[in-house]
Formats: sequence, structure tokens, C-alpha cells
Amino acid sequence: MKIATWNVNSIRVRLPRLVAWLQQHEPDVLCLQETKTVDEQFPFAELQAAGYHVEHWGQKTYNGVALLSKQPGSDITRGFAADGNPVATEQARCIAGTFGGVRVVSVYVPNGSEVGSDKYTYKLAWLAELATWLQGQQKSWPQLVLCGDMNVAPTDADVHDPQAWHEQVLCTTAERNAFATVTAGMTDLIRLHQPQAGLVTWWDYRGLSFFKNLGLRIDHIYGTSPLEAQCTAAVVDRAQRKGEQPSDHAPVIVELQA
DNA sequence: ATGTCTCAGGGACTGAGA
Repeated sequence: MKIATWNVNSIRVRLPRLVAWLQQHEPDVLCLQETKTVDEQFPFAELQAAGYHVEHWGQKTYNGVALLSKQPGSDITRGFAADGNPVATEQARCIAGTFGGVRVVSVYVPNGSEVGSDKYTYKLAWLAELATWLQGQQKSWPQLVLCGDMNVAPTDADVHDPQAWHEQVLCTTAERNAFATVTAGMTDLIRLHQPQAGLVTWWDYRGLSFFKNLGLRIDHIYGTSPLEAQCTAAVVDRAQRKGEQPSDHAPVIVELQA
């Protein structure tokens, strides 16, 4: 079972690239973030024509998450509805579904803007809410993968220049601690297979950051312990950052063997 | 290089967000 995640930074702009990528990689499940549109403008027909079932939770201009899958999923949920907490339902940042017994969660964690800002406070609260909700999800589905743009570089090994990013947003101790609570008991499936320094998934559009490999590893796939043993491969597809109209994020892919 | 990309509003460009 091949599971992937990709912050596409606008589904409408990225559609041709996304369809080509689906045909090349044929993931069983693909988690998308930053679709940046409402259902009325979401390209359901094009993705269905490419052979995928689609579950989307979008909103105008910002955010938006989706699950694409070869087989239809079950128990699809949007937000943290089980807990009914408005901090998690006012922005389209989490969608989950079950595929072949594996619970797949696609999240777009708030960016946080600047340390100390209202958006930063919201990010920390959102991560705390995610942690609580995920505990319940894992009780129902012991096989769970958490995928998405987490907007946190978990360690300095995930940062091209740890000094420059020291206690900057995406890298602060508070964010890392909140993220560690979210992923407690789970395994970083990418690091399991890609331990090398300099592995990053996002490069700022500004300057020549991609060509200098000045990026951060903020897109992740974590798995519960039953899945750690099943994970036979994990890659960052940095080729998708090249060419015409790339997203600023690369897709991340894991392979699970039952 | 405060460096780019995407969106909305409005109908050319600006501001917000990342």
C-alpha cells in the first residue's frame, strides 16, 4: 500500500502536474493540503477520470485538505468533529478516512506566521487539539498514519541552517514540544528510511532556495507501531520541485507491506 | 535583494498569507 502526502499550494493551478504525478506514482492514498478552494471549483471530474475517489474539505482562498484514493474510504471525518471543539472546525485543515483497515489522517497545521502572534497562539492550540483527537483515533484504529504539512521542523537536523532558524517560527521549542505530543508513540516513517542530514520537503519560492537546497523538513508521515514494521520504503520526491509551476512543497511517499 | 507564488476584489493593481 502506497501512501503519499503533498501540499499542492492550489489544486487548480497544480492540477496538470498532479494528474501526471498520479499516473506516474499510482499511490493508493494521496493526502493533499492547501487546495485553496471550495467544492464548487474543485476538479472532482478530472481526478475521478484519473482513477481516484475524492474526499475534500475546502474553503475560499485558504487551507483546504483532501484524500484521493484508488478504493473508496470509510468513516470520513472533517475536522475534529468528535470533540466538537470550534478551534478545530473553523478552518479546513484536517480530513481523515479508513482505507484497507489503515486510518489515514491528512492535516494542514497552521503556519503560525510569527512567534507571539495570534496565528502562532492558534497554531499551538490547534496542535494540542490534534493530539487529544488523535489519541481517540488510535484507540479506534491501531493502524494509523498521520500525513501532511505539519509546519514544524522536528529537530535541527531538519533545518538547512539551524542557527538562522533558531527559535524562529516552524522551529521553536514550543512548536516542537507541541508536535512531539501529537506524534507521541508514533514513528517518523521518513526518517526510518532517510536518516541523512539535508533532507527537506519545502523550499521558499523566494530567492534561489531550491537550487541551493535551503529548505526545511516540515511535511511528514508518522505511523503507529504496527505500521512501523510494515514500512518498507519512504522517499521525498524532490523532482516535483523542478520544472514549470512547481508547488513550494515536494510530495512525500511511504510504502507499507501488510 | 524586502528576492516568489496564489488568492480575492475588481476590472490595474494591491494586500494578505505563506
